[in-house]
Amino acid sequence: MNQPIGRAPRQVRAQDTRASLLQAAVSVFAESGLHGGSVSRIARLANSHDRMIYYYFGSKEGLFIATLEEIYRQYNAAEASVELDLEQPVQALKAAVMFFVRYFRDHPEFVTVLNSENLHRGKHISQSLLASQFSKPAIGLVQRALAAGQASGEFRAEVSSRDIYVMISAMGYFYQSNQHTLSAFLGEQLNDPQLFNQWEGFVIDAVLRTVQG
Amino acid sequence: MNQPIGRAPRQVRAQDTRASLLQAAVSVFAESGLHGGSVSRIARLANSHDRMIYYYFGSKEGLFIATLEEIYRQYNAAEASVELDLEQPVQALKAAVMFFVRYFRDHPEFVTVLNSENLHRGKHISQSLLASQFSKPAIGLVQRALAAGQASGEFRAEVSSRDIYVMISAMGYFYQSNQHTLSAFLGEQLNDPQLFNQWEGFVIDAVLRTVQG
DNA sequence: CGAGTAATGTAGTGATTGCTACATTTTAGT
DNA sequence: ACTAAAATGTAGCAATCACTACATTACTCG
Repeated sequence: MNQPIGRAPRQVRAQDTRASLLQAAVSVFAESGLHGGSVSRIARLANSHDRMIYYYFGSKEGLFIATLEEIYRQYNAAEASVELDLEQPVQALKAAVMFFVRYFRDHPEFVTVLNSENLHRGKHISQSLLASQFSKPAIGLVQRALAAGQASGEFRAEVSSRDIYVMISAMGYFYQSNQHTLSAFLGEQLNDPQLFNQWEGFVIDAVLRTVQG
Repeated sequence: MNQPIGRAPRQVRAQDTRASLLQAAVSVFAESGLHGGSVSRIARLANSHDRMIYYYFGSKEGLFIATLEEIYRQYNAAEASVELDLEQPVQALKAAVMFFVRYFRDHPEFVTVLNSENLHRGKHISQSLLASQFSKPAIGLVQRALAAGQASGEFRAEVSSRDIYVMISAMGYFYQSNQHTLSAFLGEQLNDPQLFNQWEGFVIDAVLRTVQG
C-alpha cells in the first residue's frame, strides 16, 4: 500500500517464513510439548525446512523461547484490549474474570505451552530478555477493577490484587489445563458448553464473595 | 518374619524389580514428562534393564499408565487418611483445604505427571481399567465437610461439592504447577515458605467466604 | 549490469530412541 | 534330582532425533 512497489518481496517473504515457522512452532509445541514436537514437523507444517529454524532461531530451544514470548505477547495484547467500566467495580471485576476464563478456554496453546515450560522449571522464560516486559500489564485488569472497588468501598481494602489475579487464573487455567484428567475423575465432560457456563458463573461468584466486605 | 525361610526370595525379588521400576518411572516421568523420560534412564535408575520394563509393563505407554495409576493410588490413600471433625464444619473444610494445598506442594510428581497426561489429552487414563475406582473417594473429603456445614446451616445449601472441590484443587494445583512461570511473571518466588503460608490462608478464606451464607 | 549477500534448498551426520531376538540363570513343582 | 518356566541379562535393530556442511538461488545495491 504505502510501500514502494518493487521493494518488499524479498524481506517480506523472509518475515513470512519466520512468522509461519513461529506459528507452526506454537501449534506443534502446544500439541506435543517441547520434547514431543520435532523440528522437522514444525518446518513441514510451515512449508519450510529444518534449516530455516536454525537460520532464524539458532536452535530448538531458541525457537521454544520465541514461542513463549509469542504466546505471552498475544496474551498481553488481548488483555490490553479489554475495556473496563471502572465506575462499576463489580461489573468490571466480573468482566475481568470472564476475560481470563474464556481466554484460557479459547487458547489451549497458551495453556499447554506454559505447562511444557513449567515442566522444565521455567528455564527458558528466564533466558528471555523480553520476559520482564510481560510482567507489567498482566495483573493490570484485576488491579484496576479491584482498586476501583476498594476506592468506592465496595471491596475490602485488605485484599491483594496478586491473590485475586492468581485465584482467577488458577480457576480458569486449571479447568482447561486439567480437563481430561478431571473429566475422567469426575465423570463429567468439562468442555461441555453448559458446564463451562455454570463454572464461569461459579468463579465470578467466588471471586466477588472473596473481595466483598 | 512370618514367611517360611526358604520361600520368598524369587517372587519377592521379582516384585521388588517391578516396584523399583515403577518408582523410577514416577521420578523420571515427573521430571521430564512422557516423551522426555527415556526407558533406559528409568531402568538405570531402578538398577535394572530396559528389558524388564517390557517384561512387566509391555511398553513405555503401559509403564506410563501404571505410573498414573500409582500416583492416583497414593493420592487417594493420603486423602483417605485425613480425619475430619464433622461437628465443626468450618474447621473440617479448613482442614480439607490445607490437605489439598499441601499435598500438591509436597508431591510435585503428582502435579507434573498429571500435566503430562493432560498434554496427551487423557488418552492413557482412559485406557486404565482402574481409573473408575479412583473417582469415588476423591471428592469425599470436600463432600463430607460441605454436607456437614450445610446440615448445620453454616454453609449455603446451593453450593455444589464438585465446584468447591475443583476450586480448591485449582488454587492449590495451579500455584504449584505454574510456580515457575508465575514467579517470573509476578517477580516473586512462589516457593518461598512465607508466601506459601500466606497463599494457603488466602485459599482458606476464599473457600469459606464462597460457601458461607 | 555485476557482485555480494541474504535467504533457501539438499543431503547427510552421529547420537539416542523404543523395542526385540536370543541366550542364560534361577527357582518351583513333581 | 529333573524339568518347565519364570526372571534376568546381552546385544543390537530400525527409526527418529537435533543439527550442520555445503551448494544454490534470488534479490539488493552500487
